[in-house]
Amino acid sequence: MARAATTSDVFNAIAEPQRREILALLRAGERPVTELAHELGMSQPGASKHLRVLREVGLVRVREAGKQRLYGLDARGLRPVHEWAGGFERFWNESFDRLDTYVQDLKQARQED
Amino acid sequence: MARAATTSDVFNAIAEPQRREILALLRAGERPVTELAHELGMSQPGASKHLRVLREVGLVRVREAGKQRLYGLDARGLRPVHEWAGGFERFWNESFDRLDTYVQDLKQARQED
DNA sequence: TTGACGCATTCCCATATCGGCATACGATAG
DNA sequence: CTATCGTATGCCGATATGGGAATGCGTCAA
Repeated sequence: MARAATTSDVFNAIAEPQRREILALLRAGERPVTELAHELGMSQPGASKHLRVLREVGLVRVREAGKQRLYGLDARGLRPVHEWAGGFERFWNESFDRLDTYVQDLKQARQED
Repeated sequence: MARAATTSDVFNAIAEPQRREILALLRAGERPVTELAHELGMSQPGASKHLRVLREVGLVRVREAGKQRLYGLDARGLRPVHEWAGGFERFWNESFDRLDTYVQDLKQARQED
């Protein structure tokens, strides 16, 4: 078995830096492929490929506009990512200087719930 | 070129479902490798490999405890992920029923710059 | 219709997985 | 010292990847 297909889920899709950059750019609005490619310093086929991945996981949508295809952001798929990471918030706020005692306390706290 | 090494950054590390499961388990406290492997239904070498990746991106740390090695969570590295995704919050809160018009407005706004 | 333009797809390569299996390694028990 | 337990690592195979180059294809302009 190899790595799961990047097109299989959002976490894989956003694992690639250039795809995150595309998403960031699209926050400012729709853009045609060539413009994205140029702004990110990648080839047109390269941009198309990344956009395809983003499309397949639903982070991006296309709209036909004559010769061009305008890609737009659909960030709803990022919400699960945000929530997943947020589930660890209380942990990164803790002091890790004494991880051992920290974990002990946590166990204790959980038992008191 | 292939995909960047998964050990290169946190986004890649958490792209793998089993690694996310490991992190989830570790929220309850430190655990030795074998226990993790058993709880996740994976082989010991498998667990060790995933733990290595998590270690290399700093999401996990080890503590020697006699024969065992206790792995503990260090969620600080997940904060950037949370914040990155959070940067899109206002977008997933938008109504996408009228995405077209929404984007139109946005595009228009860009042209007026 | 023909040509130019914008984009997607395909093929190829070098690489990085992930999983299984065997094995090496460090620490402890006897 | 030696056997054993708990882990880490090495090697293999099957697969997915990202990038480059070439190409297919639909749309619009002349």
